[in-house]
Amino acid sequence: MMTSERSSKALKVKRECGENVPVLSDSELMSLSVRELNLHLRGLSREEVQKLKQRRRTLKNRGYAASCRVKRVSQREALEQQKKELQREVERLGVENAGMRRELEGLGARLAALQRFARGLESGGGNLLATAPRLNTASVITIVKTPPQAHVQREQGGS
Amino acid sequence: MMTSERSSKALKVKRECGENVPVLSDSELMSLSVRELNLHLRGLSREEVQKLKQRRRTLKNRGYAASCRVKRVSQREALEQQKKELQREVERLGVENAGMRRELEGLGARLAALQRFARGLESGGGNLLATAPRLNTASVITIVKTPPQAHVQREQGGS
DNA sequence: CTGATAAGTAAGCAT
DNA sequence: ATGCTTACTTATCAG
Repeated sequence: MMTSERSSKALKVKRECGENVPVLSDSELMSLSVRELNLHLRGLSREEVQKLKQRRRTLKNRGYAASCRVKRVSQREALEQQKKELQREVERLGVENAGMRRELEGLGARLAALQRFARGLESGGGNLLATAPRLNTASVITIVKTPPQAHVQREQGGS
Repeated sequence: MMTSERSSKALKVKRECGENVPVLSDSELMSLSVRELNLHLRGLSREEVQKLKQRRRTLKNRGYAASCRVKRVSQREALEQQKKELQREVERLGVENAGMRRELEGLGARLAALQRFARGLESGGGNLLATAPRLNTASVITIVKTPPQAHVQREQGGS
């Protein structure tokens, strides 16, 4: 609609002055520098110069508006991307966290058992060793010898 | 600028028909239902009816565009808010994680020491107890009795 | 028709 | 003058 309007006007301008160029009818008008533009402004009335400059401004504005919209969309997408990455990070940390919590519980239980054993050992006095039942000694050895529960898989995968 | 234009037109319409109402000059035009609008359309030329309806549509569109912009901003702010919350969550989990990692290292060291002790105990045979140096026994008791390292401060702040 | 949205236009701000 | 952003208008599209 506006395009056709502009085209007709371009034709009109063309007949007014017998120049070689099509009087910058199309939107290439917005891509020359001011100096280059002035070369095409020779022999035009004040009003028409103003009109041309205004059209140039309008064309440029059209481009600015478009970039603005593109930028807005890019920023929104970037935000969404960052959000997704953070969600993944939270998930990862949560899993790692749960694993370590489980490990801590396991180690805590083993240490508590040893603590119970040691308390018995301690209360028996210095030479309790002879009187301590052989069973307790065996059990603490069992607890202690339990492998360190596949000591985590974080960072480096040990041999 | 457009407001003044509309105002002048409203005056013109007013003089054309001697109705009681100010011919809906202002933007209250956009807030009546179609039925209510028709009551104000009595005795107007087809063209003026069309013009009024078009203005109504334009006014409504103005509102739609405004809501659209507001919505866009709200959504952007919501995204940013969610991002901030996720960042905080990541930070929190990271700290908790580091704490647990430290705890695990501490417990691991204590268990390793006990394991070393137990291995000596084991290699001595069944009645090693009499021959085991009193020093080892004391040291394992010390290790075992070390308090469980302020067993974390996560979730509930214990008394 | 109503509401929402993309694109274009103009005004305003900042450089 | 140039570029960006906002508000408004218009053209479309979906419901």
